[in-house]
Amino acid sequence: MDCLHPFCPRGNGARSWEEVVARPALKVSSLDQRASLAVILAQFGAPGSPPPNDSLRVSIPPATRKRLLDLCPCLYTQLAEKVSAQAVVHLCEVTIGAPIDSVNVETAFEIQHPGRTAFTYLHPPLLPGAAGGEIMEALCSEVLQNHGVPHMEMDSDGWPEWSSPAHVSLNRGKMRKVKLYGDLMIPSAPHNVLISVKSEAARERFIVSGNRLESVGFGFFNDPSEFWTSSRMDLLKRWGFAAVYMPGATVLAIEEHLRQKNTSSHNVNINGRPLFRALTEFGPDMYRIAGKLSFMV
DNA sequence: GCGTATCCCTACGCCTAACC
DNA sequence: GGTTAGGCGTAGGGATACGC
Repeated sequence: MDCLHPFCPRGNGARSWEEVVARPALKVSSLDQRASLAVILAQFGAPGSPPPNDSLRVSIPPATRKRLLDLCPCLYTQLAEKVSAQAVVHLCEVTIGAPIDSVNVETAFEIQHPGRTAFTYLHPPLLPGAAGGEIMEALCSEVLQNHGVPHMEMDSDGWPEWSSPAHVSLNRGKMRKVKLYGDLMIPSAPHNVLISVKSEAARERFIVSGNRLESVGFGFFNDPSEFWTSSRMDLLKRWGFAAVYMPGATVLAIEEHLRQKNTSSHNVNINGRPLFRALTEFGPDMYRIAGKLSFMV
C-alpha cells in the first residue's frame, strides 16, 4: 500500500513534505498554501513521534487533512484522527515489514485486533476509527492486490475503470447499489466471482450473503462448529459458495471433526475441490481465476 | 438440556441533497 | 469546494424458536 510520508518505514515515501504538498491529489493549488502547509508538516518526524500539541492538526483544513491522511497513512500515528481501514492495513504492513499477502494476513488481523495481546502495532494510530468489517475488507483487498489482482480505480463519476485481472469493491462508489451481493467482486467467466468478507464469526448472515451466484467466503473464523455440520456445508453450496477461506487452525479443526463423523465427503465444492481452505491459498486461488474461468476455484 | 437456526434491536457508516 | 443532516442499509450481538 502506498504511503507518501517521507519517513514511512516501508521506505517508499516522498523525498520531502514539499513533494507531498505538490501532489495533484492533495488539491492544494495555491503556491502560498502549499508553502504554509509544508512548514506545518516539516514538524512531523518519523511515525510514532507525535507533535507537541493538537494545534498543528486543526491548522490544516479538514478536507485537506483527510486527503493528506489518505496519501500518507503513517500520519495517523501523529494526528488525532479516526483511522481509516486502508491506514490500518498500512500500519499492519509497517509492523510486519512486508506487504500483506495470503501468508501473513492472519498476523495482520492479530496486529489490528483491539483485544489481542500477542501482537500489536509497531506504531499504533492515535485514535480508533474504521469498523471491523471495513478493515477485514481492506485486508482482503490488499491480499488480492499483492497476489496480482489489483483494485480497480474509480472514475470521477464513481464507476470502476474495468480492467483484468483485477477486483472491484461493492462498498464504494456507484457499485454500492449492489452491495448486498457481496463485498468484493472479481470479473471472471462464465460468472463473476463474488467475495463475502467477514471477521471472526460467520453466523447466519454468512449464509444470507451467498446469493446462488459464484461466491467465495473470506474470514478469520475461529469457531469451527459454525461450519462442520452437514446441513451447514450443504447450505453453503446451495447458496453458491465455491470455497470458504479461513485460518489454517480452523480448517484443521473442521477436517478432524469431519473425519471423526465420517462426513468428509460433504467438504467438496461443486467443482470437486475442497470447500473449506486455509487463508494461505486465497491469493493464489483468486489469481488463478481472475479474468479466466470461475469454475477453476 | 443442548445444538442449531432464525429473528430482532442497536450502532454505525455511507450516500445524497441542501445549504453555506 | 466544503459541511451538515437525514435516510438507508449492514454488522454485530443478544434473544428466541425449533428439533432432537
